[in-house]
Amino acid sequence: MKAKATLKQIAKELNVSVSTVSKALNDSPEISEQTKIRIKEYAKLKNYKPNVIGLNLKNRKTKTIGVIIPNILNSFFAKVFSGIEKVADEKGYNVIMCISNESLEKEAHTLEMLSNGTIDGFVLSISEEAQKLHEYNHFKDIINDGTPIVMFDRTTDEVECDKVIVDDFDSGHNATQNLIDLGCRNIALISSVDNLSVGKLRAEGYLKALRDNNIEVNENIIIRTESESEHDLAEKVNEVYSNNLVDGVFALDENDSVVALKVGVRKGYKIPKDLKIIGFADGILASRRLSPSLTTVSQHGIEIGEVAVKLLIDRLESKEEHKPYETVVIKTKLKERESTK
Amino acid sequence: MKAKATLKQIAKELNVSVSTVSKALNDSPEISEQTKIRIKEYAKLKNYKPNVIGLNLKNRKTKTIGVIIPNILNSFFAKVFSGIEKVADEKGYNVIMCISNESLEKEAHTLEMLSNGTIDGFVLSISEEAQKLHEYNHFKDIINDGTPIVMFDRTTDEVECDKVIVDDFDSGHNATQNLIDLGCRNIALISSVDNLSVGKLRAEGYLKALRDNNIEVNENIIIRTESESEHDLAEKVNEVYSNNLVDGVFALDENDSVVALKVGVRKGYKIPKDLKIIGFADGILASRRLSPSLTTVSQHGIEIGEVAVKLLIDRLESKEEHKPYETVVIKTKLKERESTK
DNA sequence: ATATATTTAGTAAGCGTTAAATTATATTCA
DNA sequence: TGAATATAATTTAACGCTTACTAAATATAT
Repeated sequence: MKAKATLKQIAKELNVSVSTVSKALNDSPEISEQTKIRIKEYAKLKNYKPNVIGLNLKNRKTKTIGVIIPNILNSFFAKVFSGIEKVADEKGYNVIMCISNESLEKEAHTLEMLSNGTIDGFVLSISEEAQKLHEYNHFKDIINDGTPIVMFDRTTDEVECDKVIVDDFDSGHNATQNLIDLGCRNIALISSVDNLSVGKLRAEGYLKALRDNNIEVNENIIIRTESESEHDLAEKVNEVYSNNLVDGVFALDENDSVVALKVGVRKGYKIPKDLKIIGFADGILASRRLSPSLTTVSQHGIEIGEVAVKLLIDRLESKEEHKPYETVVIKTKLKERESTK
Repeated sequence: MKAKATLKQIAKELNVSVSTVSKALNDSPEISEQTKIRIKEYAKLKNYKPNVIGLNLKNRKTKTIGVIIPNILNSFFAKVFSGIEKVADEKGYNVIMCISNESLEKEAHTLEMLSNGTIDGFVLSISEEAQKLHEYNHFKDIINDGTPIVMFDRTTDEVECDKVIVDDFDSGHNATQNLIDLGCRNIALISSVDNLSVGKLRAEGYLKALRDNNIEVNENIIIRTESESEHDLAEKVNEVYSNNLVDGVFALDENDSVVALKVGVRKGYKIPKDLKIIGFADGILASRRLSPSLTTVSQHGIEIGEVAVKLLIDRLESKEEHKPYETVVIKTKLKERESTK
């Protein structure tokens, strides 16, 4: 564990000044070829690498991006992250990732912790708790302090910043319309994400599609709840199936989709003949593996991450003082699989 | 986008010296209560937060840990990461996460990039390419430079450092023994991870169990290959099933397990009656969702992450100059589900 | 030979912070 | 009163690096 080489050290050992070493290593024309070579060789020998912190302090930026994600075990967020990481890396940025665990307190704390020079900006998706409590001041404070934020997926109108969203309303509408086109008339809605902005939008899309087609909304086949155990949800779904003639299901997240499908299978429905299912889901593998495989609304998580971090880096590297904020919409895609055809 | 408050600024505005402000905010006894209060109030007003980079430079450490993971879309690694993040956060450390994407070059580059003051130490799992080429010098260099590394899951004897591993050999042995105890005599091995240290160990455990029970090794029902398309693997598995009287399968990773099961179902085997399957798998949800659900060797990813980062932080905060390296073994657990009972 | 330009290296300031050493002021006590 | 002590604040140096400015030496032009 030898001490790392510094400019100072090298300078002393070669009997030149620190600035000479610095300039030589940076190929400044102010230094003669001869000395440059001598210094460079010595630096190489000593395995010198410039200390980034010294540089950061000097440059007043870190080339590091903070990412706050509600839950990395959710494959959607894992995908978004992989998109973020890829582009950040290409552009020479590091990524600090923190997990809010859906907690407002942890989210706010992380924001505080990192916004003190550690990172140049944030890419994040709002925690469930913050959305539930409509508490967004921690974001506003950070932005006011001069640290830019890009929000993705779970966003809010209350904070002005760059955003990358999915066309949740349209996706909900399309998925439902698709079921209607396939002949469904009694389409159940299963949502355990009704506390999230995205969940509400998807549900509205569903309702709109029904209205557009003059199908009466049947509250008995609509489950709108907050995240709960798989078991409890399965109970509710079972009731809906048992007490109604459901011929289609629109499920608003991966878990909901799986429950819709499993309960359907368990009750002996022929899928897709008796019951057609479309669900939001991102674990492509998981959806394909189910039997029958699940028709999904696929969200292009990787692209969302890529676009979000690009927005951030553009802003960080822009000269404009008051660059207007952008909201980019990434369209979803319906991946048809066995549960609808 | 107002400039962030600094000690200097506050000092000037209050007509005191920078160090007075610093000491006041740090509650030094050298400063009178009165001035402390005055300065603290003003700092609060200005929303002063100490710049971490200045601190880092001063302290020559960053309280940041670099994590390098081969692939975040793999749920095992996602779990390990969530364990790392949790403990790091509790202990006041940040986590920079990078993805090697199984590439040696990216792995080496990341190591280089971050080991220059950005992070205090690494937690990582070796990329597939590095393991294949037996190229571990980049790790040695970093460690020699004074930056500690903790390896988990995919490790190597060639690098001396702290390690957290799974008892892959024993797990393979146990799983196979379990199948034997259930009456299986023709147990296929399906491995598409034979290029990884962990894959080899699991396979050895399998072979040992056969030998222990005087079951002849049948090369015709052993597939040991490197990662390939799901489709190609399914072909091979199909052949094995078709040409042999296989009554048990031990699959060495999540994908292999799913293929083993799907092909079995497709061929009309009654599972577990005709064919029993045990597989390594970490997406608990995914395994439960399969039908029949899959008996798995579960690896406690979160615990692995927790232990690994604890080892690292212990080393970072230890006074000992030459703390001996540790290797912690985390035992796996057999989760019995429908595919074996 | 002198003035001027060019080349090469060094000095010093600054990024934001802490802390040891120092100075200035007030208080205590013989 | 004067010295010793306690208190409160400032000065200075340091962390590792870059860079504007300065200085010296050498080369070129007049």
